[in-house]
Amino acid sequence: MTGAGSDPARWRVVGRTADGIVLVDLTAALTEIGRVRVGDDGWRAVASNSPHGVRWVWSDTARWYPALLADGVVIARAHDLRLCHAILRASTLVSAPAALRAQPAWDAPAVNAPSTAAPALFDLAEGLSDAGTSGLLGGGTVPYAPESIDDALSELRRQEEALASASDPGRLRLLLAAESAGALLAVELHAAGVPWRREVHESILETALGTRPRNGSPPRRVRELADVVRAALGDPAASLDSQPKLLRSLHRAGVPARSTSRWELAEYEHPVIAPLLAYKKLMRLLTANGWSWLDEWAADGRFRPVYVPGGVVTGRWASSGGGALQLPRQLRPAVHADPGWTLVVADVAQLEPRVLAAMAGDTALAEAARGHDLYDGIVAAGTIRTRAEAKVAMLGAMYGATTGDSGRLVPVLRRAYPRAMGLVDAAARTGADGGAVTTWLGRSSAVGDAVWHEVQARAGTPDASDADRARARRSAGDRGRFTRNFVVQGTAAEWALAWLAGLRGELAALPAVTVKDAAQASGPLFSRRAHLCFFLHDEIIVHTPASQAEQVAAAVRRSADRAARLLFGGFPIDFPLDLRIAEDAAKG
DNA sequence: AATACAAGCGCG
DNA sequence: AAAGCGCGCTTGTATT
Repeated sequence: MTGAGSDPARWRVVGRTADGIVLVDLTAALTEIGRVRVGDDGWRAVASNSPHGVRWVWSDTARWYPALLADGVVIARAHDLRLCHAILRASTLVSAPAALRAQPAWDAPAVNAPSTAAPALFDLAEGLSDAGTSGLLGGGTVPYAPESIDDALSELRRQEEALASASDPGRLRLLLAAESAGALLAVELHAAGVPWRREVHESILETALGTRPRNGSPPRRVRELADVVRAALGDPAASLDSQPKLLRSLHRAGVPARSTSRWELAEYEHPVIAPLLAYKKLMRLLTANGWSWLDEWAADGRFRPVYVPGGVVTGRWASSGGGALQLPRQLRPAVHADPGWTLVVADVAQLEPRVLAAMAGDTALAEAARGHDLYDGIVAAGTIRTRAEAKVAMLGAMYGATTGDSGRLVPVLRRAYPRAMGLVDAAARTGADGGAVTTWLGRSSAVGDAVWHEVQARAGTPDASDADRARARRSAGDRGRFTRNFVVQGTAAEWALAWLAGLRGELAALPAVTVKDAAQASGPLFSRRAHLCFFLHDEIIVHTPASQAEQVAAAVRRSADRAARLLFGGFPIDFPLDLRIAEDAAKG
């Protein structure tokens, strides 16, 4: 920890338990530090003493950490009870989960999650929905995880007991630590923000759309294209923004498209197609990432999406607000380092198939993955002729494709890499039977819910109709594709969390720089040292003083290697990075 | 008037 | 060429 409040002696310690847990009054500590108050009652946090230093145990990182961070307090290690509860209560590695499952109050969704969040589904399936989530189902107020220190302590005990019952507690402990580190980082990423150049964004918009209209009318290029499209349709009044109306106009003009999606329209030869596709592209840019987006999300020179750790059932992060997961490539040049600073942009090449090779212990696939490009490796091994085919085949294997080019090539992979393909095929069978599957470190999917089982049961009765049987087959297939992908996507998310957590620690150890290089827009906390500023599944951006770029790049690579060893020990699998040091995040 | 849903497209 | 996983967001339309 660093910062004014980092010395545990300055926090008001209110008690100690026999096993080294220190009870801390977080509210008092904040009052002591100054301005920020997160609440007026009760005890908020416990700190567990370990040989590695203090690990904060609290109900919900998203609930408590922003205020601390705003006060300059950086927490090094944490245990997020809400996130860890979600993992442990469902993990098939835990043999005694009953005590955790009897605590639905801890199933509260993330503070920033939308009110229709997934946990409601989970609770219904388990038959445990009650006061803790009923408000959620009714679209009412979003409940918080319990906040009293007594609640936190008893939940911590339950989680320790669940861990003690686990068949492989080491993996789960690693997952819980990584998940909690991710929760800290998510708050820090929001606070730091992605350095954003307004003038670059504006110039992209003006080049594509024309100058910003004053009154909310469409910009010039959009109007011009709309005129061209209407002329080609022979319909001066055609509505281009309503799917059903546009479809009817297309039919009248002799384009028998069934939908107005881009890939289908591209099939037809007609003068309206090219301008219409161009129009749709411009409208997308305008509505999703136009001037209003810029004003709302990046006005102060930083783009601050809200990250939601554990927001996806597989363990990936979700986001809420700003569309962090959809930052279009077109706008990447607007991601631009401050003066005197630079960006280190890195992503993992083919993370998911590499993870699959390691999980399955598939040395043939791991061999193809050695070096840089896994798909080239598959071609070099003589398995499949072209890189493009190798890619669609591998994606098809991990997503459950059954038709088209992709489905046709999957059997080829099955022969060449029986262990890797056997793992995803087995996961698909488990899912299609209604079962739960589990990632490498122990995050499990839900089992099929009551509705799902009902559909399957109906198809087996003597009076079942063809429609009943088709419905059951389809829902079994849907579930199989979900669990097939779950094990791979979820383990990839674990690898990424381990990468992030390690890198976060390494960056904290780098020396701060002199104030004249300060990145002003991030505020004092992130203005003097290298920090992560963006994360998206398998990609990171570090904003760093230019003088430390090489050190940061080395740390990024080292963290990736350490994540590989942490998860997969000595199994020979590479995780090569595409890494560049640049002023902006534009690709290539 | 408020809310739910589908279509479409952006990202991995 | 357009199937097969996971998301979030905007728009228009249907529902209440």
